[in-house]
Amino acid sequence: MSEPLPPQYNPAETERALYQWWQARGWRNEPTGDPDPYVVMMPPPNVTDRLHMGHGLNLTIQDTLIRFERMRGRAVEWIPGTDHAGIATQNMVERILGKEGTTRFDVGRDAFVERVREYVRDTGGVILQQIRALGASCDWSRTYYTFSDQLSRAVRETFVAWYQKDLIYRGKYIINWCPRCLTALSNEEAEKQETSGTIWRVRYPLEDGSGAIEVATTRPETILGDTGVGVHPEDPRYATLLGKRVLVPLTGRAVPIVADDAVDKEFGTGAVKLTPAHDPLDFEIAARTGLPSIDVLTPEARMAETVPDRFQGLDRLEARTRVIAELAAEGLLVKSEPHTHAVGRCYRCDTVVEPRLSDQWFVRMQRLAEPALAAYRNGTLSFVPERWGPVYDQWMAGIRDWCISRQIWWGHRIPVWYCDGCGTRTASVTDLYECKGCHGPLRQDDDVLDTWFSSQLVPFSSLGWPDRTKDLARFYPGHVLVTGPDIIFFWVARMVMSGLDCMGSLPFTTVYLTGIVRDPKHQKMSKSRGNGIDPLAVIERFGADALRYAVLSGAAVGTDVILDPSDLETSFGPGRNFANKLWNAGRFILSNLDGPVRPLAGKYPNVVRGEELALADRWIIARCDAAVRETTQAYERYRLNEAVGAAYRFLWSDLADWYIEQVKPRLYGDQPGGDVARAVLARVFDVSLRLLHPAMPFITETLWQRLPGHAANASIESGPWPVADARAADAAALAEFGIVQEIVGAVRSIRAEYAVQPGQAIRVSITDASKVARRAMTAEEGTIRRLARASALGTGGEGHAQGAAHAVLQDGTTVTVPLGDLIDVERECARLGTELERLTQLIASQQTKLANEQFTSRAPEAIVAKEREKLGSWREQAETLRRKRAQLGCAG
RNA sequence: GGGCGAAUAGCUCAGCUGGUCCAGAGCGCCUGCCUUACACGCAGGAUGUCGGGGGUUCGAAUCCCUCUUCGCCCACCA
Repeated sequence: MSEPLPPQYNPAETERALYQWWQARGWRNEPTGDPDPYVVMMPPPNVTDRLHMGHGLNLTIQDTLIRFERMRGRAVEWIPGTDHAGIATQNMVERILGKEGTTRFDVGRDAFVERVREYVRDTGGVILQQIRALGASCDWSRTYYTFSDQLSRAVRETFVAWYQKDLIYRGKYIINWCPRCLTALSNEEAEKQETSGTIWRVRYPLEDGSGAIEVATTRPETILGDTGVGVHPEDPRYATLLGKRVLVPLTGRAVPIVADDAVDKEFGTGAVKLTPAHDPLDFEIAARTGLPSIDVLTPEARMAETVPDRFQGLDRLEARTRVIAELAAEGLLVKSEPHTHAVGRCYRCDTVVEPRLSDQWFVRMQRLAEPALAAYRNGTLSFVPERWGPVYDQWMAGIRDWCISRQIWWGHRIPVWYCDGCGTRTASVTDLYECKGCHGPLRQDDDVLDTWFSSQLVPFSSLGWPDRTKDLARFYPGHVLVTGPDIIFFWVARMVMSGLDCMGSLPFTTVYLTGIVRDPKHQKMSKSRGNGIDPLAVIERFGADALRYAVLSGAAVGTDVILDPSDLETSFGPGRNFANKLWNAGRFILSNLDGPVRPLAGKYPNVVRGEELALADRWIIARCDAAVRETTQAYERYRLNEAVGAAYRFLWSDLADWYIEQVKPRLYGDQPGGDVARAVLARVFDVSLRLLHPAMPFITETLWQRLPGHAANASIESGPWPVADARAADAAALAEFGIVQEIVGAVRSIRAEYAVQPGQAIRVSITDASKVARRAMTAEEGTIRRLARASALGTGGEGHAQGAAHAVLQDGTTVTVPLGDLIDVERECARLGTELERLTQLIASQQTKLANEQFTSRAPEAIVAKEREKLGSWREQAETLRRKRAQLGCAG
């Protein structure tokens, strides 16, 4: 019915076309009639991003969850989008301008913004294309962009609403300034890094010449901006100095010694130099004590005109060296010592940020945070894994105001207009041109908003908010948010707050935090470290399914995923191999389904009735049902690695290694049961493909398409998902076929041990067979013989004791393989002896355990019974071993 | 300075609510096989004081304490 399949699966050949087919056909995304669609918002990559492994992990997890829910018949909606990424994107275009020998300032604001727009038009969206390569089944018809007209409207709407509610204010505070990006940053954007540096002790002479006071600093250049020295009000050392003045070194400026509780008596000398323009604590103290502030830095972090001539224009670090030298020359440098402290760095360019006094816009967070914190504390918002909850809690509880203005040009311009004529200020959703009061011209604020201001609105702005659209009604709120823990504060927390404020409800109820992709040295993968893996290269070489398998099987809930960039084979080979295993199992099964497959009676998926089922059939059906149960539960609990593992083991270990092997003669020969075997194969393979489809969509769809019996243009992705069925449970079949496996294993072991030629047939005798073993032998004699390569399988063991190898199964059933001259009696004695010894020890400790009244009285009934049973079976095994050894005439 | 996480086979990791999943997988390693679905495979095999030390318990890789070593996050000690 179909052309022969090649023995190796070639993903490159099929994936792209398959994705197109899916798209053309349309995901079953449209939530028709489902009052509770499963909605997932894709974290928007930056427009200029290219796919990296972090995306690979994140998108795979989302797509797997989405496909699982979709197959279960739930309406799903997975919305993709991109982020205009203010600073990051602007930086890229500025770099290009740099190569052209110009700057954004040369080009001018409007032209520059146009230039970025063009750049984004050309290169942006590449990642959206690349996401397809992973197989992501998202709803492309609703793709959003955080800088589109629609989302810009939402941004303004939110800004104005918050401005009017007094949640947004403008003020002069110490912010983190990036001298490279030339903009203010939020606290979250200034990444604190432990850095080893130096701390200097400097002497400030008292103005009246009566002595000096020593202070410590890690940034000596800021001395030039000192406007005071602070001490603790109750510090006896300085009580008499309060109110006196000191001379700031190198400037000759006389500044007061002030008292403030915030000064730590224990640290250093207990006196602190105060530079209100460049330190948050100093700023606060200055505000309380009325000290002025002197800004000594230019935006580029060079020394400003406020410092003595000889320092002006120097870079902050040059200035530092110079200041130290001069202090030393003047004898004011007391000492310097190594010191490690946290230094902030720009999260976009890694430049050391400078705390700097400046006029910025802030969001007052307290009121927004309260309900967001409550949502977590009362359990309506939960984290997977749970341990991230406290992280969120701690941040929310200690929340600080959010600096949202950026002195860059690429982004949502702050919707505030100033009238220079009458000095008024107006926030407005629409552009304003004329002052209502004095009818003078208006000027819009120069700054743009933090890019996260627009990202935080995505759960509803992407659905049409502030309009009350149909989409908004159907898709808000969503369910699970899948993202990395590194953006809990940037994004997750803020979506929660804005969602609660703007929409009145949580944007999602579960936050699934993925791990981070690292290399074997546990270093985060990044381009800058050069330890990245290009997912597209992996997809090309191993296939998207192999990539997905690798990240899923490596991603237990909340653990990092380790991949080795220098050994792609080890990282992605197993996934490819598994796909190939599936391919070949499929090839085998399909090639045997040529004729019409008589559909099995019974309810989907597993139960077969009214057929003559072989033991192996009952066994695989029971195993299949267990796999369905296990896989489903694992997916439901976000344990994707376990879900994939369960399906993997069923397909490979049960179906391929045993069932397919068992079934071969029934298919090839004229032996009975061929039809049943075909039907069972078709069914359990169909189930396997379904179980694996969320994780490995391409290969499963490719094979499923070739299975007979489904409607034209049907896709596996539409489900249904296999349902576990209690009627498939078959403990007897599991036990009996288990014995078959044990016998075959025992014989194979013996063959290997005694180096029996692979082609040489041997005879196998079973003695002391348990009831279960006898049934197993009757039912699957042919299977045992074939897989063990036994010419005969008998139940008498007479006369074989000498010159035979033995194995005793758990239930005491003994497998005897007469090998004549091949047997070395001593060796066989030793083999059995070792086994016996192990058992004897087990029995001894088991007896102790069961003799312990503490155990028998306190442990649950069932456990005790189980333990008794174990002891019994071990005794039986040991007994048989002893008898065998006696027959062999073993010593001891 | 706080908080969190991790330490299990040579490597990368599973092991969920303490009791057979006599501690598992993949990769690597050793032995033998191109057995007509698959050498991206098949069969067999070796390797673990479950980081150290204490404790709780009838019973601990699993719970508690402590130590050691890594990693991460938060923090206005200049």
